[in-house]
Amino acid sequence: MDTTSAVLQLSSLAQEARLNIFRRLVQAGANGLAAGSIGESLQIPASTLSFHLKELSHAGLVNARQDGRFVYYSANYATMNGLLAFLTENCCADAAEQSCTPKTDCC
Amino acid sequence: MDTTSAVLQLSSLAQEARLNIFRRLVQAGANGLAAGSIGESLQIPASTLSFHLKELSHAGLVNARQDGRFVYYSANYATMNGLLAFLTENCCADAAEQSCTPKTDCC
DNA sequence: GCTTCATTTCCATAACTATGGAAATATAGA
DNA sequence: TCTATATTTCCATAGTTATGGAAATGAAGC
Repeated sequence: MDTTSAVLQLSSLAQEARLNIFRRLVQAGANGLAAGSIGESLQIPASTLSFHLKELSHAGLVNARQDGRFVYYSANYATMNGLLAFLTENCCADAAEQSCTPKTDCC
Repeated sequence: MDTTSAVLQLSSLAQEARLNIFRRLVQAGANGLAAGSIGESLQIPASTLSFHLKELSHAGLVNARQDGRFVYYSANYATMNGLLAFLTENCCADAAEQSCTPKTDCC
């Protein structure tokens, strides 16, 4: 992963509304949630929500799937794992002997 | 960790210059680097660098230590690990059965 | 084709963030 | 104290991001 992608993905998550949306989608699992249902549960107006979903989608952190009149959004675990791997390497590389132990196992 | 801290830490890293600074400090290890030496190696003007270091420091991702006329900055591994743990939980919680396996072991 | 409902785009506005030169501050040594 | 060097603060400017209402688009059923 290049730093440009990492920055894009980090910026996507570095915003309260978007981080909440992403967490909600992770909870929801592979089927995801319709846009309207995200907006309802997080109390975000449709146009604002659409803006944030586009950001997340552009960063590759969520996938969109149209189903009739609904658009289902779901978390893209591969991208998230790629980001975690990047951060882990940037945290730990050349610093193995430092106090650099994870608080939890990854997954 | 609360989402407010996570957002603050993510925002700090979600910027090309700051991500590079942080990577540089991780490479440098526990002794860290003087501000001027970071600026020189990354070609960042002093005032801009100072601004970014303050952001990272405010998020708790770097520590500052004054030594004579120099200020040594170093990566705060504990904060970074906390962030990784938060993201890992938010990536994997309630989704154990999804295709959510890390690309590498954490550290 | 008309209606209904879901979502996105458009747009103006407000708020925040990044940049870097110049001046200020701080420290060490002569 | 004077000087040199390191870093930060101040400040103006430019650029980016977030917000949400109104209008537009799209999809399904009658």
